[in-house]
Amino acid sequence: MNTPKRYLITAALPYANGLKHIGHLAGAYLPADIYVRYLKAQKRDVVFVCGSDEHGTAIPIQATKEGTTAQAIIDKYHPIIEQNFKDLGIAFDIYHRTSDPLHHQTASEFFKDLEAKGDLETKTSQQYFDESAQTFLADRYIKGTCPNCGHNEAYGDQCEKCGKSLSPEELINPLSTLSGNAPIKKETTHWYLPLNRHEDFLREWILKDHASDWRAAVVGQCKSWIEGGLQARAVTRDLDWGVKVPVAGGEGKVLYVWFDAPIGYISATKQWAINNDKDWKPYWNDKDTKLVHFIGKDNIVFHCIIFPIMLKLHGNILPDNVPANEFMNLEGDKMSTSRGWSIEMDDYIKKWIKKDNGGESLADCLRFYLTSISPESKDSEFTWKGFQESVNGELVSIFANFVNRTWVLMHKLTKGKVPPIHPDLLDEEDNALLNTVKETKEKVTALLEQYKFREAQFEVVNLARIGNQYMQKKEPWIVAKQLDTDPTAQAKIDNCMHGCLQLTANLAILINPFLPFTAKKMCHLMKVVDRMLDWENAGQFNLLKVGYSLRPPELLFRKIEDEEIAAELAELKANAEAKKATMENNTITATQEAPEEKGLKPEIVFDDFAKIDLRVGTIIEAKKVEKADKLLELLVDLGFEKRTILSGIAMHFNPEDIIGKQVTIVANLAPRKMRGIESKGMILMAEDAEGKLYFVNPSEAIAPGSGIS
RNA sequence: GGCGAGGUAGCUCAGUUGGUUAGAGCACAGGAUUCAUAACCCUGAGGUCACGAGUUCAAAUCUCGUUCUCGCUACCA
Repeated sequence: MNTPKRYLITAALPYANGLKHIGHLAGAYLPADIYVRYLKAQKRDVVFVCGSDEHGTAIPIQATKEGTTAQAIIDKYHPIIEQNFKDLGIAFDIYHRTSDPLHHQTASEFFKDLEAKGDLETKTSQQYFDESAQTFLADRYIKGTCPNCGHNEAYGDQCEKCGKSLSPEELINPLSTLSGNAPIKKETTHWYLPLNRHEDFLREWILKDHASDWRAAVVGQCKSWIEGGLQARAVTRDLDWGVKVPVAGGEGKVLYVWFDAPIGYISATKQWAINNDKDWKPYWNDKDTKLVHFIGKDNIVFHCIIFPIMLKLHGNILPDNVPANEFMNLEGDKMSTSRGWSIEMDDYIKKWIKKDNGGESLADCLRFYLTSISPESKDSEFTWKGFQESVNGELVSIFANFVNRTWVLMHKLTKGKVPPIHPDLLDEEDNALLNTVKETKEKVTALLEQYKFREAQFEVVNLARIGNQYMQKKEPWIVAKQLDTDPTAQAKIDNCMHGCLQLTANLAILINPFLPFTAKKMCHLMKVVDRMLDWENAGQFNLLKVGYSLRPPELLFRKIEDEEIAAELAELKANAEAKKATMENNTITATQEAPEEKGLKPEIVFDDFAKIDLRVGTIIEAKKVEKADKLLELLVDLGFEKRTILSGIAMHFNPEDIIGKQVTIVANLAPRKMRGIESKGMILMAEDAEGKLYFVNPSEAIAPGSGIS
């Protein structure tokens, strides 16, 4: 494999609507940072970009809710998130933001370029519109009852209570969050990116070229999308928060956030180039650049399908790999900020790092544990007990303990100096140690190149373990007792301590990408400059000069106490309880307010009503629609004809139980195909507070086809 | 419902193209030791590789079916 000329590494842009938790950290930022630190130690030309994603509908919505502005929200969270990353040692070369004019300009030009080349399509469709506010409603501007869990505050794109993703059409009693009124449907025109045009390219590029070097889950997810038939995807939205659509007809529209956000990687690179007096273009245009996106699995489709298509159309390079991580759960449940079941980076920093008994070493403790359970091939689980065991049992007992006993012995037995080597007394153990160091370097290097961070870190710790074994075999503290009787005793001690010291220097180099604060502290102990940490120095046994005096011992980490763990667990549970109580309160309030708030749809005139042809019908056949959970296919007798009507009531009724029932039919509703079957009409149903459905029918059976008015 | 990923020791995970007795760390048990943050070191126990069938001289690995977990996605005119 030949070495790329330069690297561009991206980590998913965090959404600037709140704090980010350690699941995010473990998913994208930490592995990206490890990779970048490794590349930089290799002296490669690398730029590490990230920044806040500040557009989309969630942010203005939140602003309305909190009685503030969208700008205020992003101005609040952007610096906090940026600082959180710094405190945890995530060393971006640039942490930009998509609200920056440079980004607006970049995204704008990107869109114009694609538009001019004819790579986009326009389409007109019906969307919810708020008449009183005179504006189209993006998904998140519509609220209603969740069809899944009955939560009253579900958004048009997702229910925050049960987590189910929704479309505005699914909501029961949709309401505009702007005016509280029921929205109407209105025509609007948007630009679309026709993904379907690029199917052949994607098949070739992902399913063939990257079938073996990308992670299985990533290729699998892409395959699923490609095989499922790619659709044109809307690039613009009716909204006023975001990058304005820069072409005629785009008034009142902005770029859809999924289109604008990844371009943020490019604008961030531009800003970095400006700050550092460099040229950004080769990083996005030169084939010799290796582009790697670090993301969580929820982002696969954007980074593997959509953004690459955009990049290809725009003439940029494509990602070389997209090492997406699975999810990290917490104490037996999914992490979720809204449910209070998460550990925010900000909280961890305040509680562990910025405390009297904390400090930077506690940042490395978190980095260490997160990497050791990194969800590289399947979902993993963070537990506080696991955190404690990992830190105390491996980081402290194996790694730090080796360094500490080396330092203590060196001060006791070799006067605090690097002792000389006595070649005539070197034995197999000494040679084996040197070989192991070289082997470990090779292993760690190979693993890092393959994005296997968990295993790579394990190998480094294992090297420290081997150091402990080496010392145990040599027993310099025993040899020290024979100084009077054995004339070679001091030489034996010298050789052992020399080996342990050189091993420590190697450990510092190898652990540096994972635990940068620790590596730095080790340099301090060894009285060497950071340059010693260059990767090329690993595998060498002359890093510390003979006769050089080193600093007194100093502990690299402190242990994590049982009480601290218990306190965290208690707090986590209390947090979740509190959030749950708030949620339930909201639900109750919403239900109570319902009569006034969502009572009636806007008034209509008689003529509107008269357009609807209501008829009595009798169900004569009913069966479940295959491959659909909710649909029943009904044959309804309307007297003058028999019709096929589909109804989404399969969860409520058995087909055999409803045959013979009389129902009310909207007989002149435009036909609609669902699951390949055409439905000609609609059956009216009443729904009670629990969501139970009832047929609406005449009090006594009457002739099918009778009109209702 | 469709698709994708996963189910291996109490826990967290490895297992390359099917090939002796299925590995590692933690936790556990026993031993040894004291330079070290009661740390280290040695030894040990612990598995019907989710379940069922099939292909094969040989299956954790390949095929089919079942089941559970996670993710994406479809259906409520």
